[in-house]
Amino acid sequence: MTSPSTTAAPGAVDPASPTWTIAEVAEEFGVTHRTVRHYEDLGLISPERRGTTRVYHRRDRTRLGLILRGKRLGFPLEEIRTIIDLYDAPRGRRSQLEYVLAQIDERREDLEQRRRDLEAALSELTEFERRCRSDLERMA
Amino acid sequence: MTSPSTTAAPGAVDPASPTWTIAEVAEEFGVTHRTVRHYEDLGLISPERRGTTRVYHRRDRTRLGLILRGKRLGFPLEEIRTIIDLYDAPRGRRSQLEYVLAQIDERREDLEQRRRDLEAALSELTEFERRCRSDLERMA
DNA sequence: CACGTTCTTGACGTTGACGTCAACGTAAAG
DNA sequence: CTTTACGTTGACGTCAACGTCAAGAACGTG
Repeated sequence: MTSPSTTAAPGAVDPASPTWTIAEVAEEFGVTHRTVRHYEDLGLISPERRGTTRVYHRRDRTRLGLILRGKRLGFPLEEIRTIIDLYDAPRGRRSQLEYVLAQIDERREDLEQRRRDLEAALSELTEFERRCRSDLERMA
Repeated sequence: MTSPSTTAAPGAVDPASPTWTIAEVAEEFGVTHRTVRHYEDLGLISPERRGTTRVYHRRDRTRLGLILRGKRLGFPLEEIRTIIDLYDAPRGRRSQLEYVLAQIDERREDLEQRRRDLEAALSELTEFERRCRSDLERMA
């Protein structure tokens, strides 16, 4: 159901690496094809074109996974784009590498703020549950 | 600057508990008064009215804090409302308490999924930084 | 080769979360 | 007593993130 397309056709470019159609990746990640196309419009993924048809490689699936995780974490798509582009950014020159390292630091700050918020929310929830359970006990 | 209004006027209802104006709470939480009013429109906060003017109590500030944390965690406002309402929900009857406990469990599931996503993102980022630093070393 | 399935590109609609006026009330200050 | 600062209610605008048609093109199958 989520197995790659049988791309053994004459026009196959690299038979070693599997490819997927838009319907397959959408199905697999639980989104609509419209969503996948929207991410492409925003430049978050750029599948190969065989003629006019989109052909998705492992790289695209990886990026789609990162996008959806970013969404679950509440990041806007524009920000997600800069984040995953970071992973593919050129790091040839020292200046580029240092820029990337600086970006990484910003990202970490943000993620750790979120973690603090998350921990706080979870511990408040746990404390609230404790109170509820003690209430329940007193009622029995 | 964020100190409560001096509500020692003749019309003071309870001089023991401090109150704030909309400008004060907005300032304090770093949002606009429009945002605060929007949250009221959606029923996330319901400040007292003295005449036509809104008067904010500690309870409202607490809720506003929860709202903004929920936003930082990427929850939609409607969902945030059900969450913070949960904390104020009546728990008099056993059935109500059990409902609340069930809701708590759903919440926890959600938050823990987010935590997993967050941990994954952070460890990938750390691994990526390690690779970058090793690249940098080889260039020196 | 007709046919249904899957793909494509627009283009407009919708929902959430506010921003941004306009037009007006009110209360302390000069 | 007018000014000025802050408050109020609409109502419309905007931006992100898609949903939802419409109208074709391409492709395997009977």
